[in-house]
Amino acid sequence: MKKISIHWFRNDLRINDNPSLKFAAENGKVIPIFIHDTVNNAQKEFNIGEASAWWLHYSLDALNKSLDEKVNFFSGDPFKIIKLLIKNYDIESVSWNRCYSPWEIKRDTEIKTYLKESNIKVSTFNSSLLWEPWEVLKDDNSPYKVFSPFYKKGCLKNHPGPRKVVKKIENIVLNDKVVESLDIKSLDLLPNHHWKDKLGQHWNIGEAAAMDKYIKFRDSGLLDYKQGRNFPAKENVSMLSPHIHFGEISPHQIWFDSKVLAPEKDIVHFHSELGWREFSYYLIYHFPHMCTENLNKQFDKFPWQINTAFLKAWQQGKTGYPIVDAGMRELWETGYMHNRVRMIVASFLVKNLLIDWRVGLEWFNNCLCDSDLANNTASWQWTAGSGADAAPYFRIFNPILQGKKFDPDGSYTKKYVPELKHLPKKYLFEPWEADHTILTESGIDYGVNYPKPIVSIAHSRDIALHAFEKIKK
DNA sequence: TTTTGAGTTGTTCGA
DNA sequence: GTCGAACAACTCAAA
Repeated sequence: MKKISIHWFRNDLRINDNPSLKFAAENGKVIPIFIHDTVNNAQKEFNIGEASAWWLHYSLDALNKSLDEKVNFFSGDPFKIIKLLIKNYDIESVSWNRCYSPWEIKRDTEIKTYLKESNIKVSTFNSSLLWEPWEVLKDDNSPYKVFSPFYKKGCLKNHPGPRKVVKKIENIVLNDKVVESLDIKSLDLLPNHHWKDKLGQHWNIGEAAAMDKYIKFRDSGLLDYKQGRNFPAKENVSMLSPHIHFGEISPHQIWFDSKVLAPEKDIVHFHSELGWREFSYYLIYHFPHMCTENLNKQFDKFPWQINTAFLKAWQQGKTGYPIVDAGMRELWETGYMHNRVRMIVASFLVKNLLIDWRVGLEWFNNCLCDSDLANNTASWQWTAGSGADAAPYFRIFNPILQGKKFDPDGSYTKKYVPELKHLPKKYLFEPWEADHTILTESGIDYGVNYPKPIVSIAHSRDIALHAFEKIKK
């Protein structure tokens, strides 16, 4: 009888460059499984958001199709489900690619221990990080807290480099689906409102779509990445984040392939953006408490405001600051937001509305298709000033200047805030400067069909600066 | 061992 | 209009 191996799919929803799947395939018959974990991520910060769940549904569907509809789906506690499988089937080995969130590490370690004790071969592999977090340390063996030395010295200089992309799997023999498994629909991942129909217009999901998008980016957007990436109306960003999050494409496939063609400066910069993703994972690995708490304890004393009216205005894109509103509406419309605009809206929430970064993180987590605990945590803390290598507290984005500088012709802003599309460029980022006639001619009933600013930038900035000054003492 | 300079993404103020 | 300094405090790395 042929040996049976389980490959446990998690954030590696692809066939190519999948070390664990390859290992299982070379070991005998494969039972590929995916478990919607409804137990270990019960904390709301770690729960999969609605947009991500929507994406996951279709990503799993694409994966299942490419594996002859033989992926076994489960919902519940992975420990119990794996226990059940090794009891009911003659399983010789179980393998998976490593995950790095604190709750995933804890869960996987427990399962690994149990399997070893049960004399089942268990193997884990690297699939989603270019540098394992425990391999990059300072000379005194403590973790880096600053990006540049982490990346330049720790990763690029002192490390042999990322693993190579694994060779294509020649032949994979799939076991018939096990009777205990569910169909995808039973995982109940799709949100039950119409939002999902909207998201579907913007994305192609799955491994093949991810590769297509990468190739398109490599051959066009990457060619002026360093400059162009800052302008939300330009197509110079890869838009790969949700694909990478779910592992439809690996950073390794991207890292090695993108080393050709484009100008050196653009490739170096694009690689360093992958480096930032590594740094986020690195930080939550070494400082797991930062997923829920300020990394810098001084911020525990910060007087965050609870203001549901402000929060709602921010969420709905009705703050009265056009670039902020455009970003928040892009998020709601597409499940994505351009990186530059993410910084602007995050800075606005934290430093002008004085709302706790965790509240912003929760909204992002629910609305972003690419929501990722590591990136979300590290980036929000960076913006708030409470994180590692954080933005200095006095670095507060001005949404008027940012709009003028990075959306100079206003096309991004007008796309998502169409009620301002006839407003002359001069006033687009500060409608209050336009007189009544201009507003009327532009079809704006100011304060009615487009809101007046909910806070004064200058005043709220001063309040924030004073609050930051206070917590330092 | 100690010192020194540098460090993703910005804004404001005053010369 | 343009430009440099100031806006902190701390980590890291090189000298």
